[in-house]
Amino acid sequence: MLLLKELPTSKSLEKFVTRYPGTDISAISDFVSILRAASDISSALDALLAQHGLLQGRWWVLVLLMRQDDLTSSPSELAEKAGVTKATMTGFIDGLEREGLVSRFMDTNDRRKFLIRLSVAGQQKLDEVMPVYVQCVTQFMNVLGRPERNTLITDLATLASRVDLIK
Amino acid sequence: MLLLKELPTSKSLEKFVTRYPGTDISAISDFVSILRAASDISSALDALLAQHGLLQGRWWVLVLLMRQDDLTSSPSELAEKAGVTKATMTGFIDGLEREGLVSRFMDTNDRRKFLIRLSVAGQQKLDEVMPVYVQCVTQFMNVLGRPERNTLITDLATLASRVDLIK
DNA sequence: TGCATTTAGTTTGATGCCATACTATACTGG
DNA sequence: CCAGTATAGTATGGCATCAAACTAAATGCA
Repeated sequence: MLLLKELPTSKSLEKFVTRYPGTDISAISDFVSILRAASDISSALDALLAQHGLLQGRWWVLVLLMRQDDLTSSPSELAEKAGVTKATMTGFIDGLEREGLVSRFMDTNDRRKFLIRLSVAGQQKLDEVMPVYVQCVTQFMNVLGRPERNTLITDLATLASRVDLIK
Repeated sequence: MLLLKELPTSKSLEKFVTRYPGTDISAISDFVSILRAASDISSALDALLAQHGLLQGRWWVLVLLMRQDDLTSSPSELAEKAGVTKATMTGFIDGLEREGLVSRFMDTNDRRKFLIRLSVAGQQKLDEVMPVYVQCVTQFMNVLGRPERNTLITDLATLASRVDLIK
């Protein structure tokens, strides 16, 4: 995602409304602000995870596997839950397997399938990173008071539920 | 950015707080909600731009060039304003130039530099996409009432200003 | 049973994105 | 003027990401 750090000058805004009359500048500005804030937050998470040799994609895979009773899932299921394509998930699993954090097993019932299991090293990695993650995220979210936070989450979810309007 | 569509089951949450005691579950949950909403919104924008053969990176470059009086800027300046590295900007410009939406010129004063100028086709592309973009974004932002919107933007900016806490 | 369809996963090729390293040019202090 | 440093831009290599094509296996229907 892109930051667009530079805000438009009032002069360029003038030019803009001349060329595209009737534009609701505040809507555009608010929209860009949201994208930028989100990008900043996501980048910060990237940086935190990078300190532990992780990236967001791989991190969420570890988290998803941890949730499973037997620490096991399939690429398709993981892709579905993580909201990426199967092709992307193949890449994540390749990387995690190379680093020994997960293992691939054949599924004896369905020979098209693989089972992906969190390894001991993967669990250790989670135990190393998760406390830091939890602490940082908690501190971060506490920047806002509880009522502000609740309102923010609710309104943002309301907005996101209508992304169909952008089409 | 990654979606993480699946919310944890209460059972897996139980397991989580057992393994990582004292975790403020609501902070984590709120954090993930924000990332997910942002990802949804950004993806929607991707889809809108894709209908016009554009991607976010290239789109913002066109927007930045449009703001310039002479429709011209340099790769470094664009990278700075867009919040990406110079290497990334090289890629954007390569793509835009290949499609004829911008042109590279030598800077006669400083032979290290290039000047990037929005082409006529680039301006036409903006004129094609911008009205759609403006209309969609305006409708989208109007999902929230003005006071809710203002609060959302303010609180999100407040939060994003403290990303230093995630480190 | 047998062929068509669906599903699981990978591969390929494109773009985006960064860090790092490299080249060429400009600047600066002696 | 020259050596050292800084700056502009590109190249390289790695990961993320998708769509589309592909392979293999399972399923469904006649």
